[in-house]
Amino acid sequence: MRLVIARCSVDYEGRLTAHLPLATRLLMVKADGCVAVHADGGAYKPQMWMTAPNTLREEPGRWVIRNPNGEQLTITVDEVLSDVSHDIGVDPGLAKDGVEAHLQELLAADPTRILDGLVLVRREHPTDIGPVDLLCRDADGRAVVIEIERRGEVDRASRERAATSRWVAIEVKRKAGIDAVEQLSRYLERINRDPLTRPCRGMLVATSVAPQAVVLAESRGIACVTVDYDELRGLREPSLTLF
Amino acid sequence: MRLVIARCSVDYEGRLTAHLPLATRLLMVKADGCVAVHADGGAYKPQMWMTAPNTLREEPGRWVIRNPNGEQLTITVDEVLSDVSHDIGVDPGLAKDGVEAHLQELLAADPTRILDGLVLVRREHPTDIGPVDLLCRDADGRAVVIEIERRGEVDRASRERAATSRWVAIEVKRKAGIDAVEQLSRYLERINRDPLTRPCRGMLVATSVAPQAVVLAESRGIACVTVDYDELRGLREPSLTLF
DNA sequence: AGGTGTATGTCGCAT
DNA sequence: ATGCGACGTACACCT
Repeated sequence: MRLVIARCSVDYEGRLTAHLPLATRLLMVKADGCVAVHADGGAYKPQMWMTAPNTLREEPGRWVIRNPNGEQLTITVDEVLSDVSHDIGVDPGLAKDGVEAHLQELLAADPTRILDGLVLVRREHPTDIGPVDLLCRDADGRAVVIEIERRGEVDRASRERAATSRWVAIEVKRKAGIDAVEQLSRYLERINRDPLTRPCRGMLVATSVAPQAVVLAESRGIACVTVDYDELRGLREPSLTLF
Repeated sequence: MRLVIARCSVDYEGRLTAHLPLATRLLMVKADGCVAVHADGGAYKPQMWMTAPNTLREEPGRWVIRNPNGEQLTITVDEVLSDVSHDIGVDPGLAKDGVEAHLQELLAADPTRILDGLVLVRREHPTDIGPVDLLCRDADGRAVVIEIERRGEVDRASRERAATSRWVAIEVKRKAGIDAVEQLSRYLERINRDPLTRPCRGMLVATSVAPQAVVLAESRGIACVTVDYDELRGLREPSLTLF
């Protein structure tokens, strides 16, 4: 990794046009070739950057970085105050816990956390516009899980069961906003066109839901449920919600 | 700005839990207090970070950074290879051209670029779920809501020019996707509840529109119009589109 | 403080 | 390659 402190002005031309007047900044060149121009503030995002792959041409007083998409970063270097390189080596990588996938796993393992009597039919149930997180059936009707054959015929009995049973499409989010409601609405529209899964209602499950999203959801007949992640993981006793 | 090269392991606890095993990395502390942990690759994004405001407590062999939301970054420092600080000062700031606001300005100044006879009623027309880019009336006096979408993408032609010529003229496409259609649909739903603006149709204006977005838009009676940014700015003569 | 929309978003996964 | 959704998205703007 190369770290240069320099007085410079910078220009970007590509998806938009941008200009940085002359000032002192940090120029960071990583081993993969990506370049970032940092001011001494403004969070972790650089003021300008060029991701790899790119080509850096270093002339006296000017760096020109180009990428295969025709974007270009031009750094006009007025004065170099420091220029050091460090041998860092590859990174072992990042481990994460608590992302949406884990929440979905936990809820798939026990859908009654969402609604009493709920039975999981399928995770990542595919529709022609993308997979819906969970497809379940509620407590009403016979507790027969219908396997949906995407190829071939479904027998008459299953078709009738499907037509009379109530399906629930569940979308799981950590923090749900309006876009989550939109996403679920799109899926519902599709699922309700399929005679096998019609009629189907939707539920939005999240660790928190934005108030406006609740309004939009309820206006579309979509129920919102909040769950506690620690509680789901068994790190905490279920809260005794009385109301 | 303080730049530390160190062998360290890092842990984040907050919105999720994450862990970085022991390795050599760059620790960047900016004047505003934000901290970033960079590997020598993987684009400009740090592997972990803590934005300002926060408090950094530096103990021997351990940095603990906390923010007011209760999130915590713990850097266990095994060995410091370099530790330098630079006085950089405030930055004069970044100037951008070609963002959505500019496209909106140009179209507001002359809505006939979108549709013949179109008259602007109001920019950023407020609804109870957010502002609509442009509210117009068509030649027949009916209301039209316009959603302007920009999403950067450099087109193929400039890519080829960039590859073959020394001088690079960049043409920028601004592409609308399904989310733009959803956004406009939401606004339309609201506006068509208001007797003053009903009936109202929608138009999606962008320098380009994704095929799926066109399909979804047309299925909802939303017309898609593409415009040329350079043409709007007057940098190019209107193309004589014959069809 | 909280919600909404923009971003050169970036990134990863599936088609 | 492209579409699509997640992200500790960050960030500005507005209420």
